[in-house]
Amino acid sequence: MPRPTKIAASPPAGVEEALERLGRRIRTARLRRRLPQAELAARMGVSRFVVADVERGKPTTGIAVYLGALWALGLLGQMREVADPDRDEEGKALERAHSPRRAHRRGALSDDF
Amino acid sequence: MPRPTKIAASPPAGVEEALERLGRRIRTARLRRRLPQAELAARMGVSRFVVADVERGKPTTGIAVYLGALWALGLLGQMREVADPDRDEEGKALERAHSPRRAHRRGALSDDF
DNA sequence: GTATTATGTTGCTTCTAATTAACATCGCTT
DNA sequence: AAGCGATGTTAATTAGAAGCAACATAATAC
Repeated sequence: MPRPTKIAASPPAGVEEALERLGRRIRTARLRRRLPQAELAARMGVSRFVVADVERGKPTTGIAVYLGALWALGLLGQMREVADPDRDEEGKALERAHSPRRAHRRGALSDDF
Repeated sequence: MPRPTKIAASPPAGVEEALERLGRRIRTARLRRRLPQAELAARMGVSRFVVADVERGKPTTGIAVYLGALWALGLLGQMREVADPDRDEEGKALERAHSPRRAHRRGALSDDF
């Protein structure tokens, strides 16, 4: 993602940690299946170097590459649970509080009942 | 991710679906919290246009941007479950079958006992 | 109804993700 | 211990991601 993007150049600790963990796990799954990087790459339609980047948790690599690796390993299903609105308790509470409309916010909204 | 990458240009159906779902969910979480795209973007250190891309599920956008959005919304925790080796039954089975080593594969491996 | 804010869209620029090729190194396998 | 395959590393190239500006449209607040 060209242009010095703060979040990619120096991600918050949580993001970096999540990335490295995801990369390690993809590598583990690949090794268990005895696939060379080059073969996984071929299935995804990318070069082997991109697979190596993914396994290192490179932040600037496109998300489709990461999801593609999960897909090629048969592990994409677990993405269904991420950010599920039904499980977002904080979000649900906020929605109940305000009117459930679009964004707007700004300064003092007067519905602070 | 510059250079025509097959997986990003025309992702497999499952990947595209997962991406659009993720984008929609990020949008939903943002609206519930009454944050404008520009404000979420500011917290992440990117421009508002990138947030719009994420909510549309753009495949070529860097993974750090997606994870950064989840992070800024307090939803990053759910990434812990993705590709968990303990839950990869297929991988575990394969590991038990072969020697649990590195990759190699190639043609006829002779350990077909 | 009017002002204000949010989001979408277009065009342009800048910087880099991903490719390829060549070589080094590390691990298996025999 | 020799050979082969997998992975790491470097360098050069190129097409595109992300930034920014300006304007249009849509939705909310007053």
